[in-house]
Amino acid sequence: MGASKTDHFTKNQNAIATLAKAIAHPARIAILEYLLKVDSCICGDIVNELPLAQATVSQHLKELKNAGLIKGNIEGNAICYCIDENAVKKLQTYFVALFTKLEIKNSNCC
Amino acid sequence: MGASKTDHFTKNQNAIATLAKAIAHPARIAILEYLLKVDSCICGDIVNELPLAQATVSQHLKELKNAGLIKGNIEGNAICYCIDENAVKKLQTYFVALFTKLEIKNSNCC
DNA sequence: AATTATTATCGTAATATTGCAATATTAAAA
DNA sequence: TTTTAATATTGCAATATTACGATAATAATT
Repeated sequence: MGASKTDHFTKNQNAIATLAKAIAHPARIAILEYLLKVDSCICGDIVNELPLAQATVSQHLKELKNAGLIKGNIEGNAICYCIDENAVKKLQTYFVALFTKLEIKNSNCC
Repeated sequence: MGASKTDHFTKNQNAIATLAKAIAHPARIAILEYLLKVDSCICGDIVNELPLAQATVSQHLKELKNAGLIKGNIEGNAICYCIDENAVKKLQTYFVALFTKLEIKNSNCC
């Protein structure tokens, strides 16, 4: 047992959940915010910014990349990570839709 | 070790991550959507709607309640769950802020 | 008071996540 | 080609999540 039964839910429900999971860690939020703060897309010094070991940061970057939120380009002997705007728009679409639904309903109970 | 080092990140980063985590499971998305679909706030039949055992659903409801996204009122010998609009607004605020930041930046790289 | 219906909690097993040290990979620089 | 720098992967330990059966708690009904 354990492990979520993704096949019992809709594609949309799984998609939102997966995207939410990708940003469900402060380190990954910090990475996204850092990529925004620095004006151009910055390479490896993400590691220096975070209070985590290089291996751990690399893992978080991988998860963000898997979720499609960031992309990495090889640039010299470093890798340039930056936010993937199209993917972020998709993320936004899901959430805005959810929020809209949440707002429409004026609680007539509780 | 393991377990996330929440104390090394900002309150805001942890807050977003925690809220994201609350909706980072398809069952919890399904619960929120169901609470929206039914017109008034409906009690226990959430269990019947989901492909999960009663104990499991109860756990997910607890997590949503802990995150403040839903609230439960005792109503007869059942409990009436419904979406907590104020909390949802807070959630929305965090995410909209994040999305806005993400949009402002026009990728001049990668 | 005993029964019934509804929800919560406990105990436990399976799996996933987090984190880091050590090591591998990759490509520029010497 | 060896060295150096940057990033990824592996292996492992600690912790968290997910799920469910069994049981407890709660409150209406009989």
